[in-house]
Amino acid sequence: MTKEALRTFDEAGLLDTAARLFRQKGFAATTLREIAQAAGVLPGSIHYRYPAKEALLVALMDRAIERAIAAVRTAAAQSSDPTERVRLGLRAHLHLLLSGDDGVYVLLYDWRSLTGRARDEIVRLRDRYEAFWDGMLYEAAGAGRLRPGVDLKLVRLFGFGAANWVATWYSPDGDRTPEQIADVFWSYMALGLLSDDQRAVTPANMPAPEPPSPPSPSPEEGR
Amino acid sequence: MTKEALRTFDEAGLLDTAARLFRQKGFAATTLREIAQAAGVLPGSIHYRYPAKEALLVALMDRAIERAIAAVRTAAAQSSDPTERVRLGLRAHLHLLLSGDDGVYVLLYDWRSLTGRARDEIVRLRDRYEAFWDGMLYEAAGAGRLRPGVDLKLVRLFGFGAANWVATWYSPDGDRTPEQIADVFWSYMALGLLSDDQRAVTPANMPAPEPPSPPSPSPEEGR
DNA sequence: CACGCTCTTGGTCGGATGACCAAGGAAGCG
DNA sequence: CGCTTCCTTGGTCATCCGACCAAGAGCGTG
Repeated sequence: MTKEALRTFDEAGLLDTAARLFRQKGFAATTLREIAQAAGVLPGSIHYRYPAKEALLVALMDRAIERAIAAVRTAAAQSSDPTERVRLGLRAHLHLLLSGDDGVYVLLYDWRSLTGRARDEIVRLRDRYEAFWDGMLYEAAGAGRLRPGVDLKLVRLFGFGAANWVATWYSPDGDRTPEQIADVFWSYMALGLLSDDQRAVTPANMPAPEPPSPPSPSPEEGR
Repeated sequence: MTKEALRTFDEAGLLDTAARLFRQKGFAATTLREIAQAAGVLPGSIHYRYPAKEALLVALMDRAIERAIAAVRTAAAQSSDPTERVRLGLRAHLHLLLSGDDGVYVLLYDWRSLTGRARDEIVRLRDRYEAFWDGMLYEAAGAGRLRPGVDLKLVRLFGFGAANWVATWYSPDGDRTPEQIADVFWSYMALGLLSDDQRAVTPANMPAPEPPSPPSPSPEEGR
């Protein structure tokens, strides 16, 4: 019996509970007493581990982003085809977001609640995740799979937007699984919505072709 | 001088201020005293008009959604071409979201803060906006502009996601205007990302073709 | 068994919050 | 000029929050 196994305190369960409540009501509207009661511990016990409420949020987001990176990396490793890797990564991202991990949702939608250095730290982690995606897209573009002139960073941002927004409308009772949603989105994004006879006649508003730029190591400007 | 003009109280300014603060810190983390001070009134004066903090949020969201509907309707009316109408609507939506109206942002990202009947009311208004978009997409599909088998509701949801997410990363200092972003998104969505020689060989994962269904009057399931 | 360490218990504390209100203008009307 | 209506003022009030802590329980170890 190791020392680790002796810890009766369910730290993961506490974070799960907190994530669920934060998702339901938002960070600011959730009290420590609520979390403690829902998790079956006393408020003081939370304070012993996390000196402030914000630390709880950071720990929860940290865990969520590590999970996301691991899940997408594992999924993408299933194939060596650049475009297929993107599709598999998208599936994994949506599966994690929609199938139970409230932490990912909180990470995406509640990070306004962070302040100062805590925010910086999470942003840094999130940038790592985004850089990982940029790398996959860059490979696909480099392999000639993508239309010339496509802005990879915008593609990633649009894709993240559409995918992350699914969490606001997805229902487990619906008639599509997260994976199906991912595949449909991927097919729309890959092939476009216009029918073949319309593709030629429509003014594309496509920006001038530019060679795909390598994923930039610099963080997003602004934000 | 009408009675209306005599009202010295700047109700619109109050809502603007509240929207700005809600956007910055979230609804729950913003206090009535903060809003009052930033708007240059006393807390009691807010209470006179809005019996509860939530009523302020509802009023603000109500105004935002009316603005959004009006802006998109006006923009789309500039053209009678179904696909062009969609593009113009997208431009208007993004312009409103990115160029100053914090209320739209709050509407999109802070509606978890609403409870009970207040939430129902906003959802009802939001459904109207979505139905308007569904109508435009239905027209485009009916005119044969869209690939057969495209699920219009999913297209709207994906589009909303990508567009609304822009608010989380857009910076006025960036090198693209909201309109340019809208056009790029539209071109990617319309034509797809894959290069022409890849379109045929890629497994599309496209769902079986189905006739475009008319926009359903029923509200979203779930949520 | 007794020591020592980790973690829990049950409570306190200052401060802030949303809601509320009695009293007092200020403007327009008759 | 006095009345009425509308709105502001300046404050109160009960409640609740996050943070904190002294005391002690639990438990493996020596």
